[in-house]
Amino acid sequence: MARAATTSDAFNAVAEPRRRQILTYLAQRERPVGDIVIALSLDQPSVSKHLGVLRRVGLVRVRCDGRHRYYSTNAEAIRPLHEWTGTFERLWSRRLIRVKERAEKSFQSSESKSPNPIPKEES
Amino acid sequence: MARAATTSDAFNAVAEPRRRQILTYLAQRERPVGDIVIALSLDQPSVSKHLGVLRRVGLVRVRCDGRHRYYSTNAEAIRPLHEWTGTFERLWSRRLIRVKERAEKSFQSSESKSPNPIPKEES
DNA sequence: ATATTGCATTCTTATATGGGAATATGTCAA
DNA sequence: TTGACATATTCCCATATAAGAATGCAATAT
Repeated sequence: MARAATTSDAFNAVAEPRRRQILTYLAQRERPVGDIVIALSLDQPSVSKHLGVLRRVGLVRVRCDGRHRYYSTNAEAIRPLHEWTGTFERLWSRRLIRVKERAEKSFQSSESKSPNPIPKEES
Repeated sequence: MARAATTSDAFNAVAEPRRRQILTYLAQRERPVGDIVIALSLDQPSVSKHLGVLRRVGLVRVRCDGRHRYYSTNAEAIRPLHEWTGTFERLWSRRLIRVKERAEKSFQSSESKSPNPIPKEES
């Protein structure tokens, strides 16, 4: 099997730097494609294609008005990523605390040492 | 140009579902490769390759002991993703508030309407 | 010394890009 | 109608997988 499509989910769509820039830009307010082209110095077909990917995974919304198409970031779609990454938060925030803990205690709680099969998803 | 390498950064590395599962699994405690193979029902070469990607972008750490290699998640490397996604937090948390705001006020502040070039990075 | 165990690496292949160029589509203006 | 303007779509292509199979290799057990 090859790599999953960029349109398979938000994680894949957001892996592309340009698309992240676009999302950030469109977070301020909705913008027509032309503005993105100028603001990010990309050529129009590229922007349209990136927007296509973002749209398919629901990361952006479109509002048509005449020959203009106003895109805007749909933050809700980014939320799952924030939450998944957030599950590791305690690990990085505890780092400093651990140093202190080890200085005090020094016993090993022998938790389950078996490779207990993980649930279904990584969430 | 083709798609960026999965090893180019944490965003790309994490785009693969299996790698996310591995990170979640290794967040509990360090584990030898064999445990991951069993826990996630993947074949060993696959796991090794995924670990290779995760290692290159610093998402996991390795500790060698005899013929075993204990891998563990390095949460610090996930932090940037959490922070980037976090920049959109106000957008999704304000949704409910906006409904209320609109009900009260109903004026349009005409902010900058030009495609002001974006800084350098999307962070 | 040899077999076994625990992992990593190599090879192959079907598949999906992302950028550039060219073109198609749709809307508004004269 | 004709033309300009805003976007989308299609082609081509160099590149990078991810999974499966086979193999390499170091450490340990016998």
